[in-house]
Amino acid sequence: MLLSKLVCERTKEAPQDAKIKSHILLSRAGFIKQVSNGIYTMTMPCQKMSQKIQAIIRQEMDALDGQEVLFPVVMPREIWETSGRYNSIGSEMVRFKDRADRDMLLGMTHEEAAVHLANHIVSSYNQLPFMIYQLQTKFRDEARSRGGLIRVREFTMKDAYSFHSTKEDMEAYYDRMFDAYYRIFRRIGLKRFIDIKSDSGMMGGSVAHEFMLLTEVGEDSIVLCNDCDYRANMEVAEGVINSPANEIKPLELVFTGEDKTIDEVSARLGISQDLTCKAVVFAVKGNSEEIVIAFTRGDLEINEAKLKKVLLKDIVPYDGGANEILACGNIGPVGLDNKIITVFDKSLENINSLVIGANKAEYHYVGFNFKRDLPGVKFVDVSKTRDGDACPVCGGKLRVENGIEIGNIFQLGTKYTKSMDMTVHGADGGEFHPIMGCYGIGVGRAIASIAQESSDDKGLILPMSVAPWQVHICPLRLDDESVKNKAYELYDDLTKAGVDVLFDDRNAAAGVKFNDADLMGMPIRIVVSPKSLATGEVEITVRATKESQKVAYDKALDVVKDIIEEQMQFLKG
RNA sequence: CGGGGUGUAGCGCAGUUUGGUAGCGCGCUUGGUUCGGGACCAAGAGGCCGUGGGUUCGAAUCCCGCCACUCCGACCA
Repeated sequence: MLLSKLVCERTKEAPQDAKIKSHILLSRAGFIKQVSNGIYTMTMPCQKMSQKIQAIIRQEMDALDGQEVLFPVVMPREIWETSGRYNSIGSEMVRFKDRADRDMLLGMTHEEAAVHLANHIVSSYNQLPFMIYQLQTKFRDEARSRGGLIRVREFTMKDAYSFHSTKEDMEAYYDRMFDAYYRIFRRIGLKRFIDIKSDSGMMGGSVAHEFMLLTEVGEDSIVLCNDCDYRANMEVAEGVINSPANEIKPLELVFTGEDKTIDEVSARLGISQDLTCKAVVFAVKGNSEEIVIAFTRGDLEINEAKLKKVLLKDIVPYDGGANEILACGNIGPVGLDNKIITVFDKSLENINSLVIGANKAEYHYVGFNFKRDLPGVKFVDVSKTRDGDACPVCGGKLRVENGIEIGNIFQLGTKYTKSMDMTVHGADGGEFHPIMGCYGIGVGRAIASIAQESSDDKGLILPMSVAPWQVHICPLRLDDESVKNKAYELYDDLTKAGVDVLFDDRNAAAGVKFNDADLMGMPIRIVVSPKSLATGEVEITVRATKESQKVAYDKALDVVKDIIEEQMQFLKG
């Protein structure tokens, strides 16, 4: 590829709104151009990178006997109604009408399409197990897209769906997929990624794992143990919170005036925050009359994902209202309207003497003891795990890191085969619903992750396996005939030998060429110049290490091949 | 959805407070000199100042509406 013809504008300055490294570098290198909120055009280098990632994914999926298919982007309402998700998914799914006024939608995931395909075609257990997958555009109308390719509305995704006769078979396949995911991420050059247990969210099902790239710009919080391999998404992470020991005291009403917050009350009473009880008020989504109060220790936060699981209901923050007790701000567990749902975090269970709200303006109780003053309460885990809490497995210290979700796998079970009534005949002559798993990887997010993780102050450092071009030739002084001839000859030779080459055919200053080469991040740079040719050599530099060597012109191809081989070996899954 | 911010040349920005018909840097074009880490000189091209209305002799600038983008939060397979 000739650089002068490449429709890809490199800039010195980052776009005004780009805040994170991957967004800044992919924009500056001209790999992406924004079209609208969360919608990008990928230029040729980015698209080539995407295709190389897709090729790796295909290899791994095919190795698991995957059958590549292509589901439609646009689907009719009906097949999404059979699963119940036409109504359960909110405005992130784009719905529209076609010319005949039929309800249509843009696919944001394809469980329904997968079952629709397999249903009736597959009618015997003899046809199980199988896996179908696709690489295709998804559209999700995110409430808030951000961060360049990290979180977008339109993106390419690999999604795979497997169907099995037994739970054991599905679990065994799930494990193989789990291993394939590790190979894929390693092969595309990611380094700091891990798997974590996750919440299965809108996909339904039980066991699920997310693959996370650990990076400070990640949107998810991940809890990891320093001493064992326990790790989980914040949404489901359990931490062991040890309650401070204090003496049992008599219950006593105390005046606290205008002080309402945990900070104010604990300061006024001279009692540490971990001996107070915090109340957080929610309303059930869609019914603002149905109020939920979650109690936890004053120094902790409520984890809404955990709370939803306990309640089996969707909740939203309570927005005030006419309730007198809630309005006074001093909410406590005693004497509440029994229509209010109360939930108590386990952190409160063993505290002998607590400060609680008195459900009365200007007053709190001190010396509250659950066993004595409100017997029969059940304690559950609804608090956010914090940095430094104890590991639920080994008791070691937990830490919290941020991560980008780069892939996920779910054990779906029969959620979709049941709701869409897919049955097959079993060996015993009966019928059963196949058991499913589903498995996703966002390709654009993988590109962003690579850019995020692999760069320096000059620009991108692309892994050999996914770089759009393996070699970037920078001829200096193209006005010099011998440079021009040798450089083009080298370009030809490398290309004929199957090497992917980007050739900077501009008659630009050395600095300009080097800076563009560094910014775009191809793994190998070759300089051909009057200076190097004087000794019959070219200069070969590895982008990642900055190591540079002078190589005889006719040895260049061999050296390039060796470097490619060496780097690909390193990236082997 | 809530709260902030911004829209002026391909990109990054100034000009808006105090109205007088638009400027800087980068990039682009042409000619010349340079040339191994973003060269220099000279000459150019390029803008309905997001959009609709209003005030005014006159609006990028003041007023009202709308749109887009964006940041923080809510949400998020």
